[in-house]
Amino acid sequence: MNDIKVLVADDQALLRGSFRVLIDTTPGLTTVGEAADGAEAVELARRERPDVVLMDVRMPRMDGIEATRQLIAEGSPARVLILTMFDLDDAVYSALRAGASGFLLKDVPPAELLQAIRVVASGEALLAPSVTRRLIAEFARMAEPGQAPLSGLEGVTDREREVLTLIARGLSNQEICAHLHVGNGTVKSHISHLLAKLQARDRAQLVIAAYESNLIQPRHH
Amino acid sequence: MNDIKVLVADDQALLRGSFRVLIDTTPGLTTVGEAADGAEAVELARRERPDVVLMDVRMPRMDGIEATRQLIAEGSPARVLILTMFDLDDAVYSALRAGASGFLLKDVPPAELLQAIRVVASGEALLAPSVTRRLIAEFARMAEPGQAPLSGLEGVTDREREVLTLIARGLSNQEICAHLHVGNGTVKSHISHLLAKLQARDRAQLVIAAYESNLIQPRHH
DNA sequence: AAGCACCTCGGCCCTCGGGCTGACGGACCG
DNA sequence: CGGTCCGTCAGCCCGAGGGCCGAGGTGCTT
Repeated sequence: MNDIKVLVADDQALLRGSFRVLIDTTPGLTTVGEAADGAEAVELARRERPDVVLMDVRMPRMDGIEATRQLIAEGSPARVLILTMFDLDDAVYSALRAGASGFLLKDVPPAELLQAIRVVASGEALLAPSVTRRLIAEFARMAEPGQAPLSGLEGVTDREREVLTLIARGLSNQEICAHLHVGNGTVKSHISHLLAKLQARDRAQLVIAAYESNLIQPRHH
Repeated sequence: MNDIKVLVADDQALLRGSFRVLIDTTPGLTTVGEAADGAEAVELARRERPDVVLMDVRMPRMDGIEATRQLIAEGSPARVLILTMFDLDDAVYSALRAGASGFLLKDVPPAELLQAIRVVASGEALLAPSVTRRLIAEFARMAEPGQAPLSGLEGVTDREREVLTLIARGLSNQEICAHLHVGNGTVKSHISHLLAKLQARDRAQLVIAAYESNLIQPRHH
């Protein structure tokens, strides 16, 4: 097994140097370059093919978030581990959306940093505890609509809900008949009940109800 | 500073015992009880007011997720640290939505478990690296819709998109006429163009297209 | 036994929606 | 200047969709 190749991107030369020493004196890890800004980091990563990029957030010319976005977008196999002084909310979220594999504060003990490098190199991910807490909170907030599914679909029977799903997939009455192996009258009957129960006027409003009640969620292909 | 009070909930007595020994022999940590199932855990937590609950997922009578949900729902100050053999997706997501502060696999080294207890007791959060990775991926996926809006609506003109929005609100042709101060023929014309451009058969499928393209997003009232 | 809820189905009626065609004015562009 | 795109509109056609009514079968509860 080869050494894990690490690229250090930070605008402070002193900090880059200490990281480099720390990494190079550790068995199994090697630095393959230093970058003083985001643009340089992207460029170096293309050439050196590091396994892990230690990326500062605040850097001149191009910040670490944007550099991460570019690296991931161009399909680089490098894992990005973000290092920052402060764990500002938006930086965290942008970094993770940009494709970072980790997010640590710069006050981590050296041993933890080295361990973190190994973790992200292995394809897993890892966050500072305070960041984890906020991410979980955010996740729970975003996911909570999924918590109370089918709100407003109380009176609807199983069969009717089944029909509603098919309507919300865009099927015509005839197609629904075929799909459920029932007659035309049956489908119309179910739909009539749905219209009444959901206070809808036509199937278009039923589609809306299906999305708004979480019966269907957009897949955004 | 008092010891951190820990409650251990797991259906395996052997495992409970070893955790108890591990915790009680560690300065700063004390166990205040053991529960063999979720219901017992909730009950004990109410009485003993632990700082941290080590909670197994699979337990008889009531699983750890549901127990977590109940504890958090009733405003318990206890932090819940989920321990599991496998990191199944849905368990992870449900646990976090239920309010858990952490999620670790049972194969963690003892030292890490002890450290994790301290972390969650301090109000922060912490996840197993593989869990972190998936949570981040899920987070990025959920957040990206705001990233790429209106995909698939390329050929559609401004006016047509306006009509599409109204259709997706459930308006009839007549209502759209009134809303836009135009004639009936005009609306039908726009709709015909929309049907062709979006390869839809009827207004119901237009509603679907509106949701799937992010023109409309569910509000889940 | 009776009642209820649900799924099933048929028939009648009529409106709304959508297909098709064609037309006019304005804006923009070569 | 002519061409193209867009928004506006009209007329005709007809079929899917939906309202309304009734009815039989099943399974569960009272």
